[in-house]
Amino acid sequence: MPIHVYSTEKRAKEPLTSIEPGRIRMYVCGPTVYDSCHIGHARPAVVFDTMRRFMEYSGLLVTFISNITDIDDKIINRSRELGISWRELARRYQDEYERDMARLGVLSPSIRPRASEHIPEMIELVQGLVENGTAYVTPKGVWFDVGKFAAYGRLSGRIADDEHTEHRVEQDEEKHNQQDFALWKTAKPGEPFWESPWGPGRPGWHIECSAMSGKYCDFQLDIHGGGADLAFPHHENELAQSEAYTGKRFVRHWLHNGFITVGKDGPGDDSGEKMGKSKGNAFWLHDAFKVASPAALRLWILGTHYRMPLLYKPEFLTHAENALDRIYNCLDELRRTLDQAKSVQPEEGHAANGMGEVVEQFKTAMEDDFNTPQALAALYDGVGRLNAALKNQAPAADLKAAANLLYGMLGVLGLPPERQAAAGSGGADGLVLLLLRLRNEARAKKDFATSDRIRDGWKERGVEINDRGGESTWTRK
RNA sequence: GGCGGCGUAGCCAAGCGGUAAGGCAAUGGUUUGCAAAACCAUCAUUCACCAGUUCGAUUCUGGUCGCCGCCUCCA
Repeated sequence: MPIHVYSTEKRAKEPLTSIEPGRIRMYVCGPTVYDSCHIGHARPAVVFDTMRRFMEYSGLLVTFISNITDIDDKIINRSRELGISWRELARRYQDEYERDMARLGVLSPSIRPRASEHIPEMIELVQGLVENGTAYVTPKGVWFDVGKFAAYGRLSGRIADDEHTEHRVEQDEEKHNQQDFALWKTAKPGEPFWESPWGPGRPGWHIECSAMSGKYCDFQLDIHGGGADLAFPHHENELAQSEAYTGKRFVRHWLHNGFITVGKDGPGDDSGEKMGKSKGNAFWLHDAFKVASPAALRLWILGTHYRMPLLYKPEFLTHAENALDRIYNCLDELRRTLDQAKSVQPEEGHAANGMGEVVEQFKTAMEDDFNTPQALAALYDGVGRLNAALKNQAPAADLKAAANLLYGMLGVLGLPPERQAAAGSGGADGLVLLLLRLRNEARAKKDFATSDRIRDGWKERGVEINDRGGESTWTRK
């Protein structure tokens, strides 16, 4: 069964195809770096990263491009507020974004182009559109004429000349159609600018993604992703510009993720509204990391299909944390068992307890438009089977073969193979190990008062001690 | 006004024509010095509501109610 994806343009699932067999060229709109990220920004990063991981797991070669918008109105305004240059501001928040994403286990893109480093490509593209007649110049800049592109509205299903648009879109008597959008903006005094055939100015927002995907993928993408709010007008405009310029199909599959929402009256309320900085309901990622492990955040996001709305409530992170524990308890036990066994080669065994079937279910789920909730069900099934195999003292080689399959699934989901990495905390603590030894001496003498006191004491400090037969283990919670 | 989406157990969430996956929580049992973990078992006659199509609908069609998003920057 080939991978199927839901196309926003077709409003239906379709088989994933690519220009070049075995290779996927994928572009995902990245952030405008003018402030910190909230968990809403984490969703596209995590879900498209997971898609990429699964495609690579399936043997496809993926070129994953995700841009940084480092020049636009918001950045200019914010840098003025802070009294620093736009370059400095953009650099600061790009660094923060990259750190946050790395913590979430989001792989670095193959290419991470910055808008400000592709101005010549954008000018060339705009020039081409002016020359072929789909763009025109006014004192305010260069505009794309939507009336010259017959397929305008193909992606979003939106019809031009909507009377409601006129009240919302910036009015300008020199524009041919109210929906015409800026390709190039003439610089106002004091604004950053680049020289161009139309005088000093800067690019419009939509043109950058076209220019960069044009440069790195020859204006032909297999997958273009982003948040649902980008479908219109951003992606509709990108499509129009790119196809008007090349005459070739720009994108085969448009994929959009749903929003993270928050209760209107705070996290306790059930009727969610879209999270956003301007709504004042943003839950910043750097705050999220204080209350939840990166892996739990990731598991929570993947617990809902990427196109569905995702309501945020603090307790959901706790649920994810508990579910994660179930996975890592199994992995810990497995590691302990395998450490005691003589060196075994996974090839010597066949995956214990039908783990092979579990992986097939996992793949089937992922192939169906990246159905991560269903894939997770397969993963938990695998955990249960492995636990049973452990309990039944299955041969080490079989356990190892099964474990490798489980690790493969975890890798697709971007969940770390070890608890410590998932929690983002450090390794063994000498003090814990010392007290663990003293406690075991007490237990050997049946001095349970002392042993319980040590266990309770550590529990208060976030370290959980568990006895497994004669030995004891600890985990940081 | 136009376009689109959502409503499944206490909570989260898949399924989308053949009789309700999974997770969290809960309960009973096995195990344990006691716990924890693990294992076994229990946990929706029912999928917002009302009609219709069908041998059969949570899944398709029409309508009603409730919630949300896009149409302006937005993940």
